[in-house]
Amino acid sequence: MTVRTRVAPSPTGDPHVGTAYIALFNMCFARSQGGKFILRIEDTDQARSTVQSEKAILESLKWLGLNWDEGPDVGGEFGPYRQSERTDTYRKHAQQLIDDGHAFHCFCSSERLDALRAEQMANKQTPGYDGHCAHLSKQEVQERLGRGEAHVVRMRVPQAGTCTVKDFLRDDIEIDWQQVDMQVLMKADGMPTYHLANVVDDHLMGITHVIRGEEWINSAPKHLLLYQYFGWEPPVLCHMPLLRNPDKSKLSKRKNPTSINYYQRMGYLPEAVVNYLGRMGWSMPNEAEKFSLQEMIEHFDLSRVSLGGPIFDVEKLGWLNGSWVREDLSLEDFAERVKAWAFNAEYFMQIAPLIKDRIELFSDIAPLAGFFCAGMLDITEPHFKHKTLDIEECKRILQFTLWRLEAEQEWSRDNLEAIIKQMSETMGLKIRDYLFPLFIAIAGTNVSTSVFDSMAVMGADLSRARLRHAVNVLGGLSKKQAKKWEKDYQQFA
RNA sequence: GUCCCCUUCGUCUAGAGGCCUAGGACACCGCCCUUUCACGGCGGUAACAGGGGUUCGACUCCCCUAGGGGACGCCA
Repeated sequence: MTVRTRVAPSPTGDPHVGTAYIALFNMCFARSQGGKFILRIEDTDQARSTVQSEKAILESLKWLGLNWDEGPDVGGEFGPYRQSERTDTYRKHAQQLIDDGHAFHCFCSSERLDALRAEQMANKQTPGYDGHCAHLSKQEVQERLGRGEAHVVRMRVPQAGTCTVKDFLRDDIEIDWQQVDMQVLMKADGMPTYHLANVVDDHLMGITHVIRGEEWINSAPKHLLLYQYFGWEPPVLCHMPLLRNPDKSKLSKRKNPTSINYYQRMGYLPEAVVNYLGRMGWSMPNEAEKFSLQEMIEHFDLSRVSLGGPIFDVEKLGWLNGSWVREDLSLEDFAERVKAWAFNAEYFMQIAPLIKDRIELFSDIAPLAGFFCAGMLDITEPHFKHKTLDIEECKRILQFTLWRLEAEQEWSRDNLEAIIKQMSETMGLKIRDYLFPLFIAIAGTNVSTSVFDSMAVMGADLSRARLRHAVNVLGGLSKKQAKKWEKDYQQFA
């Protein structure tokens, strides 16, 4: 038995707890069955997947203690899909589908597809490819290929009937073929899409079980159809519930800290985080709240997964973490862990140059640099009192900066400075004033080390969380305000 | 808009037709311990979405409604 987790690096490089959640269940299932657990990186999209973002997610999984038997870290093998031999494999399989009449070349421009989609939406139809290129003659296809016209490869889909998707946890799911689009399999850049790569890869690796998020249910017919076209045995599918925000929407970083880096930087124990994830949609047969990864594996039973999408409750995670600290760490372990967390040479050497020339006594360090080791700061509205800015303006600066930084990939001191300088200019504010609310949000006071340095040292996730916290301290955004500000923000973004 | 999935305390969950007067945990409230605050101990408030069936019996099975979520990309 072989299961795999496919991890998709996020465009900003934050390793998502949702990814760890799925990986955890795959690993527990594989280990409990004495099978193999394989980790794959999904990187057919060149924009989102860099060596850096791939490394980030692997390191986070390792931090959590999730280990794979085979995977992309072996031999430093990143970006497996971009290796030419792999791309070749996908191309060959796509060609086989074309030869067998299961796929076709499509020359439609993105303009045409956009127009088509817009028209279908206007007519309240389900958007989807209209089959324009499905019936081109062989000769015409050859001519256009010969001319080097840009093209993709699309799969053919039955016109009628239903597809039955068997799911490990649910009753059979029936989806009409009419609901299934003629999915692109090979992109114009010669890279496969997830759908093709996923099926070909899984088959070649002998994957027998696929445990993935519920958001894939609707794509399952495409995957099953590909297995059928190739004449391969499909794996057992198991769709896990999605982790949710407190408002029940799919867990997202705009509403929740979702990056594993955040939990690490905040000082959560990996044991507690894994334990908590294991409580999401799952329970031990004896209903224990606290259990180690090893215990989870020993007692793992995939059919004990409950289907309602669990809300990620930071409060309970905090309690669980506390009980791990109290009950499972000796005094020596505790000291060791704390040291490794923030008082290690690497972290402290980033802070040292920022504070050395600002202090007279070592005892000045705690008040000056304590915020580097803090979680959410204990700030209130009066902290934001300023000679020219009012509270609303402060909130606006914080929110706009947050939006801008949520989209930022390059988290370096200089880049942060450039971004924020530019934002202050665009908003017509003196940089000095613009920086004020940021100081309060990040350091809790404007008598502090440079915000750019501070944010660079603390990292993207904790910095963003502090900004978000500050906005909330100032009353948060009403729905109306959010809408208006978002519009304003778009204008100068 | 179309399709799909889901629905037990505020939250995470137990529950595989009678063991359910629906159990546990977080949070909340009260009391105890305590020089404070935590921790710990004890107790309390709080849920089967609604309506129809099936059955001697339904939280458990079926149907409908409602609510929530997801998918509809040359993203994954």
